[in-house]
Amino acid sequence: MTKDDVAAALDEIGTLLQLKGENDFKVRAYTGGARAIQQIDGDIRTLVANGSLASVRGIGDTLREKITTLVTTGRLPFLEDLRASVPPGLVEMLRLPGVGPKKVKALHDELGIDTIPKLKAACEAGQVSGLKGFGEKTQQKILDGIAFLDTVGKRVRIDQVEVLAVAVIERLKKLPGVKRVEVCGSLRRRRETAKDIDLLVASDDPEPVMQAFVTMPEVLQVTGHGPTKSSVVAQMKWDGTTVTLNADLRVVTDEQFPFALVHFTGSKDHNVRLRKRAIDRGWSLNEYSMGSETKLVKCADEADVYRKLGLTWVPPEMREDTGEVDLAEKNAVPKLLEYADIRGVFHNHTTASDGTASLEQMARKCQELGWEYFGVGDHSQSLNVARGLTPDRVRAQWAEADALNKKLKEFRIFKGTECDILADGSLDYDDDLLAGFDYVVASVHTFFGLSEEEQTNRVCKALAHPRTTMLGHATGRLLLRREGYKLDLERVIRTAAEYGKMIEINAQPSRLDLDWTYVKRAKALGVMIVINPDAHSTGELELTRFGVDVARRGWLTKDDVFNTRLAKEVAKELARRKG
DNA sequence: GCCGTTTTCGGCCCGACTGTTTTCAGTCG
Repeated sequence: MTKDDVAAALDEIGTLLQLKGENDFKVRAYTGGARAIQQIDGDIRTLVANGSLASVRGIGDTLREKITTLVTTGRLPFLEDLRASVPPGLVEMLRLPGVGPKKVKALHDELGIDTIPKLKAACEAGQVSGLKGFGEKTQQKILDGIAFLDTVGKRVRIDQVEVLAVAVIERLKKLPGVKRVEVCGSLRRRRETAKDIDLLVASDDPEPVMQAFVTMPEVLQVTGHGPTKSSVVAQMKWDGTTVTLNADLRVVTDEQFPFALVHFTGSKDHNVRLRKRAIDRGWSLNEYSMGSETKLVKCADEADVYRKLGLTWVPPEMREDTGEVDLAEKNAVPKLLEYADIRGVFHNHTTASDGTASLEQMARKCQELGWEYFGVGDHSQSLNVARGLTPDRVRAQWAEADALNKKLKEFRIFKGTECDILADGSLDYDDDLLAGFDYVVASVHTFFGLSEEEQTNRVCKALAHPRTTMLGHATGRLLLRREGYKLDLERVIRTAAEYGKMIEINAQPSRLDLDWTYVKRAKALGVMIVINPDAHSTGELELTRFGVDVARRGWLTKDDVFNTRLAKEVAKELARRKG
């Protein structure tokens, strides 16, 4: 039972209560409680056991009781009863654009509709448009929604969202009368996935901007078109996949822009904090302005808005209401890591295992990127599917690296391995061979099905191995595709801290593992982080920047990240660790 | 259901847009 499990249960209760027509504020108490649980530090079982849930904002007596029941017994009868009383098809119907709890309830109460196929049939039979509050357009919108159910409203990985967003922004920038353009929302906060693209434009003449936006070639469907706000479904083919998602555009005046930028960047919870500070000063804050009825507070840019609220500017990646406003008040917002701080990477593959470029090609690409070193970490012997290296092939690669190190000027190849953590937690090479590497990335690639206890013991044992330098992709998750293996990350991080081992942020956009919430935790517990692209080609080396996004969301500074160090410092530290 | 140096009761963010309505409810962010 993890925080995520508890949060998911509370969220589900919120949704089910909505469908039952419960009071909206009660619903919000549950969904708010879910967020509160996700954001607290530490292990949920410990928090329940020592009674510290009582002090968590947003968790009152009722929620505390329910969480305690869930965590101690693994079950929650209240939720089970709710599930039994609400047909599962109703929850699915909520995914349809323009269909909310009230409409679902009306469809269920009036027409007995409790599944999407029944809803489709009723729409096709024209029954839905006859309902009070429904009409022809709503009925058609529902049918359209059902047709698009597999694509619309789904979250998309940040790298894919970014491609589409950049294309749209480029178009907007070229329009006459456009003074400023920014992407907002979760994309600006650099979340790992997004479900839409929020765009903001400053212009004194919004109509033509709107017209241009809704008629762009990427637009599949216009779902809203007003004087200051429009929404479309946009689509783009890229790298063999089709990216489809909603895009919203707001147009404001140049004076309003800083306030709108804050508002639409969010997060919602961060904005609530800002609004409270405005209220403390006798002002109100919305997307257009800040001030009282008699006096408006002028702000030229976003930093100005924060300044007038007695805060230093908060980088978008930190705006998740996890304590960043308190830091900004004390002028203690850290100077976050930047992509330019990165000087090399450690977990990468070459043609020796399952990569597509040679050691030399990878190294030269790193040089092009302005880096000082490249760490090769090909797979180890037991991972046959990825052509894991036998000890002989490892020694051959070392010789190749030695030769290249003589040849390449002002550049260093570090000899590493992505060594499999075997089922029993031991490493995939013997100690003699392991001692010959400059460093060891220990990763799990097999036996995903172990129990949480077994998996955690396995990973912790590998971390305790004297030759292990860093843990690779901690949970093995594949975003939007596969959950990570069951792992007590709190214990893993504590173990890494105990043995002085590093944990990787795997920068593959499909992984971004360690998750940013645990990056914060790792920093708090004093664990050094390393950002690795897990590159299988020269092009993938640049994926490192997505790992930098995660690090920034985890409040990391340059000093918290190992691969910001100079090559000679890295060499010294790796040598020290080998003892 | 949660919360409280204005409140233990009465608030809880609020504005844009749509579609259904003749003044507003529902959805969304």
